[in-house]
Amino acid sequence: MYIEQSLKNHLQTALQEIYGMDESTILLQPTKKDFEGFYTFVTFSYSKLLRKSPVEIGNALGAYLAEKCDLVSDFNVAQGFLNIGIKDNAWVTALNELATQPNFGFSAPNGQSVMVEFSSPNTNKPLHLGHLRTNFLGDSVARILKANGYQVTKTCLVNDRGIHICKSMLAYQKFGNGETPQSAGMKGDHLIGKYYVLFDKAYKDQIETLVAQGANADEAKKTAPLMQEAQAILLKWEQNDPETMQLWQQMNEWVYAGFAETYQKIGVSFDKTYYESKTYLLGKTVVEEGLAQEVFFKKDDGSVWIDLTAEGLDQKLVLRGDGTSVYITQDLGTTDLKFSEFQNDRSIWVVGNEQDYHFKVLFAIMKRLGRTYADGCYHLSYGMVDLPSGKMKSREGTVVDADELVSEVTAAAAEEGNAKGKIDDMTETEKQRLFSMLGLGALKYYLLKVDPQKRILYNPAESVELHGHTGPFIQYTHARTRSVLRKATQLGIDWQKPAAEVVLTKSEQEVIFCLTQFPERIADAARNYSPALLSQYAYDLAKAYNTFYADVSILQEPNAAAQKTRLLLSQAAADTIQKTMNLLGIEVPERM
RNA sequence: GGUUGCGUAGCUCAAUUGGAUAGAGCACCUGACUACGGAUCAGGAGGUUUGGGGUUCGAAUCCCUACGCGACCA
Repeated sequence: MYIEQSLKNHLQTALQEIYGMDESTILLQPTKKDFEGFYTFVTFSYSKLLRKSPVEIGNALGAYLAEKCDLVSDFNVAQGFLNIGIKDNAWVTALNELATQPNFGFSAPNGQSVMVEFSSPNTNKPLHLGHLRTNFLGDSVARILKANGYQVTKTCLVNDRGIHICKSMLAYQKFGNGETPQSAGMKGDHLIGKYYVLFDKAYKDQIETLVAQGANADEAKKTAPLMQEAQAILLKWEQNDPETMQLWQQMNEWVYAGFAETYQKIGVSFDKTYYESKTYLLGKTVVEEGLAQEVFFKKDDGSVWIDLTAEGLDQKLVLRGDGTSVYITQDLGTTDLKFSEFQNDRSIWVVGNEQDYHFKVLFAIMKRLGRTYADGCYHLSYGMVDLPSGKMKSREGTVVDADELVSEVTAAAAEEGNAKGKIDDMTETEKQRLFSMLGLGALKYYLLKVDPQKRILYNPAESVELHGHTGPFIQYTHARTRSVLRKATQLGIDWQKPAAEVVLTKSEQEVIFCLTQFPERIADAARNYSPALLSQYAYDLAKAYNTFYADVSILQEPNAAAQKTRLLLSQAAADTIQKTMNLLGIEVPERM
């Protein structure tokens, strides 16, 4: 049994035996660094109930533990804090147990299934920094849920229809001259993005001209010929006009080829892809159903609404007066579709916090409509990625392109890696693979270490940083640890046998303590849908290991038992770092 | 106008969900067995947690209020 659980059990019975008190949940926290001990139990809250001073309670419980629990070495009480020390042999036993379980920290299948939707690209432009955040978050959350026993389906909903696509199409018709990704030497998604920007430029020129001629700005935006033409294309598209469809499909092909390359490069994949062009008409039957159930109501102009004031929301439009869909209409249909196709217990949308209101409304509607799955819906709302110069705007070209960024971080890793000269014997392919691993490690870690809910202020210099609180720091710790283990193997040392009784240093205790927390941290990350918690854990573990590494000698250690313990500890640390980083979607190298 | 999120060291982020003297990284100083991998380690300096009230044994965290920044709904 793991140490923490055992302490909790003992505290529970101690409260029962000493004070006749039933406490169902015992909370322990790590002891602050300035105090002796590893686990702390706070007694303030019991003071009133038991009519005893916090110190008195702490001392009584501490004495009980010291006597009855053979894991406990000693204790001390400061105010209402009972700090508990752990015996070395308990640490070593724990180490043996966790180091020999390949699945340590991971849960067995729990029979529950969950869908994670993320990425949501638009087919009129390449992926940018903002997309990277949802991709990394979604991918990582999927991995974390899987590690917690869920069966996971990763999905992507592609926004492949609408006026913005028509803008790219129109610009291509006008200015394209039959250009192709091959002829332009560009990735398909970048080529399409180029025409989207071209549209916007020409469109703005037209608006300016109109305004100069005396039109007001709002009017000009609607009447500009380019906008009218784009609208016309949208209409043709909806009517399945062959020529329009052909162009649309051709451009899609290019875009998807470009996306595929990017996804492949960043190590993200999906089990199922939905296309809005196929789902955008779906919601209308749901609207009819809602009207029949009188969950929705019709206004005089024929538009359909739902009144959600009882839920603290507003009245919300679900279908326009002319019978056309609004954004939420198709989401009603798509959500039904997802649950009917996969029968998931839960569904998670990894979408930016600008959509908070949208999802509150969506889930509230589903509940009103009596969808049994409604309670399993969750919007993982993440903060925007802002630039030092302000918001990213794709139309204005102030975006950080995903492909370029990946190249930059890889180049930064290559520069440093080559300068170190430790991998000179690697082949060019091996080096490229390594640099990509490190560059992506830096980038993914940079975006994942921040609480998903919070916005990120993107700092170009910090995103390619390889020192300090970064992915490569943790990757380095892993590589270094494996290096020691390789040498030990070469020397014929076998550390796989259970380590004998040894006296541990503080730094060794700290590493083992950190290792024992792994299962709880994985569970925590799943509960909070937060890869940031695991990022922090990986960093804490790497730091603790590095401190240990500098503190004691491993291969030079004369005492065989101590040496074996240190090697076993190193192996467990390397394994755990690897597992944690993999849950973040980050690979770790054997050498770097 | 309505709803809502945020504000922590110079900068970027933590703080075990109400616990001890608010912790890390970057940047800035000082050091590290002649390096089991220095992309590391040890140390220093840096704070009225936006301001002001309140709740209690105890507040960055909960409540009220002012200010600042952002998002969403017509």
